[in-house]
Amino acid sequence: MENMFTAGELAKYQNISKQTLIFYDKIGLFKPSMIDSKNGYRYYSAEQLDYLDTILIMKKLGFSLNEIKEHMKNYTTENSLAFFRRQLSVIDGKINELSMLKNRLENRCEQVEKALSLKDTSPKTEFFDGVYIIYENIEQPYGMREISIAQKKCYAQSFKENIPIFFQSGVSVPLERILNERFIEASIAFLTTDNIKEVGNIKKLCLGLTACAYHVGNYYTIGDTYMKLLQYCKENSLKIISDSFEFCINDYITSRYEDEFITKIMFYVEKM
Amino acid sequence: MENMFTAGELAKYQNISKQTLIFYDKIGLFKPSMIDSKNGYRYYSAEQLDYLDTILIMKKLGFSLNEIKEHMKNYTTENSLAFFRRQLSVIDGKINELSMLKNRLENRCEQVEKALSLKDTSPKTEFFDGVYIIYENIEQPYGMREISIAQKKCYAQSFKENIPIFFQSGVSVPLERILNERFIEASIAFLTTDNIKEVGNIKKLCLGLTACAYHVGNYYTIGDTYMKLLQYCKENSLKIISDSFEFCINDYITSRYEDEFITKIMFYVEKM
DNA sequence: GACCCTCCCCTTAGGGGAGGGTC
DNA sequence: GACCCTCCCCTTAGGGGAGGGTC
Repeated sequence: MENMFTAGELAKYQNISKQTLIFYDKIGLFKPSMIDSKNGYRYYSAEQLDYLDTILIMKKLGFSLNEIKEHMKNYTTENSLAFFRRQLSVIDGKINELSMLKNRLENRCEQVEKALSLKDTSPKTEFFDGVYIIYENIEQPYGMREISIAQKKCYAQSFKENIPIFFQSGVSVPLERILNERFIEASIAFLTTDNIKEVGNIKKLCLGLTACAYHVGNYYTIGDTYMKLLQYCKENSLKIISDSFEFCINDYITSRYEDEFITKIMFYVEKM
Repeated sequence: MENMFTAGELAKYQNISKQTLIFYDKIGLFKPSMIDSKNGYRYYSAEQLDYLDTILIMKKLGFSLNEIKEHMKNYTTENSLAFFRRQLSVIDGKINELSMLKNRLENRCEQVEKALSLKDTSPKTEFFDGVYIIYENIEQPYGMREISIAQKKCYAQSFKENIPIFFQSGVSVPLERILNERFIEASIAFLTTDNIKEVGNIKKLCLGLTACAYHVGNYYTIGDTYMKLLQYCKENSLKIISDSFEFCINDYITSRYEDEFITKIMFYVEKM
């Protein structure tokens, strides 16, 4: 047994567990050069070390055991290069995905922080910077269920077409319905998105002067806040020139308590 | 059953599979609001949609089902924020790891490409740019087994201390042994690393004038190439002023065929 | 005919034993 | 006493059926 390693010894040298060696043996990835037929002990030779090294390095480089096994059946300098290059683009893809995720999470965190620090929820005028949205029409009877379905379509599209969204949703309610106190019968559901081209059902909510207010709590009572906002516009001689736009500032994604929900309501206005 | 969705309907709206809903039911993450006791059919209400949405968005944000389940037992705006912030640093860690991996793979690819395009393997002089190495002494009797063990220690340390290595290994053989034709009795094993501080067993191989040659094929015949290099130095009045340094340019990591292996041999020299 | 249900087996890369023999 | 072996169960997030009942 000179120059031979037992499973335990080899595991110690390579900083892996004995289980790993037993497992590699079982799946035929790396077999001991000799097995004692009397007691089943595994013995590995020094010449096998390079092969095991290669396996472990491949693993560090992000390959699966199956890929490694296939590749190592007959690997040459040339096909190793192709193998590595392919892995490089896989890694690039993963980095991109994670960066996008990071972006979304950061955006959401900022939004939530903004919500937490929101003190004054009463109506005011504000110059709106504009934002791109991906939207879907809501079908009759314009209930919660239809809103939900339209929203889902936005999500589905954004994932299919890789449109960078931030999980901030919103709706638009026609002014006429608001004035008739049909506050929750939205006509359009949307998701805000990163700046991209206006195309198909992606468009920009323009910059401009707006009157806005924040509704805190259950969505079904949003009419109260609308009434305040309409009153504010009247008192300040502001002419409403658009449908309303509602943005979820804080919603069921970050809290299970409705009294923590915050919805921003916004109209484009003109000074009379 | 008005306003209720069957498992299949809900799955279609949410772009998930029916299996997923059945699975979420089983693990208690998301249960139907009603189950028909006669036939076991699952029925979901419209009000449940938000909850499912939240789960699916959390999943997109990179949380595990267990994390989601725990978190959603009682989530508020405040603890959601903390939850998200924690996830952000997890994502940062992953991006860092992948970037490091990418770096290593790219480095290796460049090396292999260099090896493939190598035409002239004969001795020449070269101005060496210097490189940082992490090294370990090789123990007696300086055989392959001892080299391997020293190398393993380098790997182990680099992983433990997060030292950026590129899976390029090498050894140093004392000049005196070379002159005595003990070509493969190396005294030091090392890994090249990214520029970092010289500390402990990390040092820099300085820049300077060198004589070098490439050995192609089995390592045990490296003496042939050494002889050529010594001859070259003699003919060109170059005085060897260091031990030899060998770098694996192409090795068992990228090829299983020894005749594809390439080892670069290098001595620091002075013009006489 | 299309849809629903409950099993049940399968996937990755091992980890963690239990129970029993061996250097 | 320390080391080795062979089972065997467990983990993530479902996918893919088979076999049988239901709108």
